[in-house]
Amino acid sequence: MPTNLLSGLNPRQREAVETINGPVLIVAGPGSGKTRVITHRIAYLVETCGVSPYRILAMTFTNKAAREMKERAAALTRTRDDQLTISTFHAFCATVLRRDGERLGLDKNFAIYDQSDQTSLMKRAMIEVGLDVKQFKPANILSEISSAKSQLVGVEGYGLNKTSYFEEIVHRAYEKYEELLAAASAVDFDDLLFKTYTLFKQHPDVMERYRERYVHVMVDEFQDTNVVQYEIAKQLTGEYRNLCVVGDPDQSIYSWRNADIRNILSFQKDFSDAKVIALEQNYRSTETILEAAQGVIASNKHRVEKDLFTTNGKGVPIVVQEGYNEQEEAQFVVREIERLVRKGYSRADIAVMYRVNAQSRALEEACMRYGLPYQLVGSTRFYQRQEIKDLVCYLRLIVNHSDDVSFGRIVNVPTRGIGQRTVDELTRHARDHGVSLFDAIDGTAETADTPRIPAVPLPARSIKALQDFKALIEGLSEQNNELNLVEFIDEILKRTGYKDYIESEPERGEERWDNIAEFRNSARDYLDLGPDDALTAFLESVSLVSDTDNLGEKADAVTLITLHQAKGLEYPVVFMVGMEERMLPHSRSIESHDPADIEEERRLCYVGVTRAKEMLYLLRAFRRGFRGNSEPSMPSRFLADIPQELITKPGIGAPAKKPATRLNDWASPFKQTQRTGTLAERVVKSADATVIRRKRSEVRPAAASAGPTLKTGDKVRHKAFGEGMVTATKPSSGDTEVTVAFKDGLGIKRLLLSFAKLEKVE
DNA sequence: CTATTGCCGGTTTTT
DNA sequence: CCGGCAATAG
Repeated sequence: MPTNLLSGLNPRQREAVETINGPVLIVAGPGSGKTRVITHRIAYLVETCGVSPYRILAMTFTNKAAREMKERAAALTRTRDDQLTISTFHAFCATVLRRDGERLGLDKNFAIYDQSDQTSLMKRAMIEVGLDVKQFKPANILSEISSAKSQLVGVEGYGLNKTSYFEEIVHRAYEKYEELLAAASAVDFDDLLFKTYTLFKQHPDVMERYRERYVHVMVDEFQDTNVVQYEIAKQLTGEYRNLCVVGDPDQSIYSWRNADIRNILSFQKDFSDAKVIALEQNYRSTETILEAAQGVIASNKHRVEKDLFTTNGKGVPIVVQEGYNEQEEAQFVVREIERLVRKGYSRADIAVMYRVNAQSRALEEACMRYGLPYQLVGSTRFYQRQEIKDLVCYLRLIVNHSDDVSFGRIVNVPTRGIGQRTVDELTRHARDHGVSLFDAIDGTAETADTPRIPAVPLPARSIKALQDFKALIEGLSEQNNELNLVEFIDEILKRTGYKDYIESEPERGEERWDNIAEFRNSARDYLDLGPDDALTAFLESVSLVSDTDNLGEKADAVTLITLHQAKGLEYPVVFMVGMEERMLPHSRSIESHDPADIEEERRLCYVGVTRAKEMLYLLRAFRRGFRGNSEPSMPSRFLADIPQELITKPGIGAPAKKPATRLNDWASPFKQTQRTGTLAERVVKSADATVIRRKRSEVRPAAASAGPTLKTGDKVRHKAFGEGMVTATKPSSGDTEVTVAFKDGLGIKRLLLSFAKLEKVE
């Protein structure tokens, strides 16, 4: 409750919470309690200053961050969390556009196109303006357009400033792309922002409404905002000038997604009276880890110096280990994890991070081999899965018949005799008559507002197939009002034949059906709303939700995750693999010869290092496999920036040649990792997770009982068995169980420390 | 129209 | 080496 809102905060944090009037820039180092500050600031505004929660707006980048912030802020106040507006930029803008987008001529039921939708549309745009899809990759053109939109450059503006042939090409594609988007009543992600900006700019009365409502505006992860986002924040801030931005320039790793660190400079220029508050006390990591992180980041030229400190104590040294190749690297990681788990760590405490998704492969293989349960984060995103995407497209087309991209995707899924030829002809016909694909199908013509058009010049059987499809979608549209969302999804699955289509699939049918079941299940959250609203809200959440948002924290499994995705997370134990030149920093950023690119790689490394709370392992392979062949690699330059005294000598844990820790080979009681078809995605079924997480403080330090203090790697002598090496220690009911690999083929014995009289050998 | 083979291309991806 | 998609055969 509201008491003591300031009591648990350090002086800087307190200042950040109490400074509620005027512009504020909070530079928040990693683990400095940033979320705590924001949530307390919100609570302070509500409880102490009497600001209505209705007047507070906080913008984040991920839904997960928004959700957490909302929950925590609401918990600190008497506020119901739905009174606060805490949302992602994109979700907020989508809401604005649903409500007021009509002023820009935007249909209420506009679809939101993701990357793959955009690519389909761009291909079509390029074909229509006669551009060779081979010569200019749609993805490149799209990224150029995205960059333009992110910097408030619309088609017209882009057309005025062309200075190269490529820009000329892009401009042509851009124009057609915009035209097709409008025709489909669709917007892309960048449009959500750009159109909101434009709406506010062109319709000050609309902007004024939002301005009046939101007296206090906060922006999280400010270092990752792009220009439009910053501009929108400013638009909303208005006269009150109560804009509080929080970020860490050293953690800016999304410049390639048009994030613009210059926003921080702009902020200081635009609000020269801004109060700047630095949060430098780190509550997350050991001193060792924090120093290593500072060592890494210090070499960046362009940065705001921070003096991070912690009172967490030195902790254990950082382990730097080299494997011969990525298999050995992965093997080391997995064995070391097993050792840590035996010492009392929970698998959920451990994450393995890498630069590129391809690196997860060797790790997954090692995990499977050793029976180590793992959770791979987002290599194939849930909503990108074919079956989910198909279903979403059905829903989108039902809501918005103009949505040509959705139409194109599902018109023949399951196959209903509408092939490429037919679709091409229909497309041409639609374009010639200026209507959507859906409306170009002549026939039932229920669409009052579109003039009847001549029949598509196609064989009767093709026309019949198209008309049947159209009737199917129209029939479903009518049923939307009669059924609740879940029933409606079932109806779609049934009537479109999608259910049978999936079930008849021999290989992945079952898994795909499970995905659909999960999707259907998530629709249950929207049952309270009326059919129309439910569907719109559901589709919106589907478009704007990412995988990491639902990252399971409960699973008793090790997390495999990219460095980018790891931002904002923390783990007691972190392994960073691939600490090599050309991996981190990535070859692309080396070859670009742009120092800024290397600086971003360095920040990425810094992000990885600062995820670790207690232990950090940095791994590299001497040779790394690359597209079939393996090449020698050099240690990452970032390794050299970590002070030597923070690093242990290599060789900790189980040396690769020793068979002692092979106990679990193929024989794990956990059957939790399962291979699921060709997609590189494993699902952790954690139902049988029997390992109860113990309070770590009770367990560690591990060797606490009678007898000598032993740790892995120690040599010992036993009266009967002779000499051997400790491969594992594990606390067991007031004693310590030591696993020792004895020499001379005597094998591996597990001994209780208090019983077996083991002598430590130097 | 659908199924199969061959070829190109392969960082990161908060929304 | 592996996956996605485009040309080509069935």
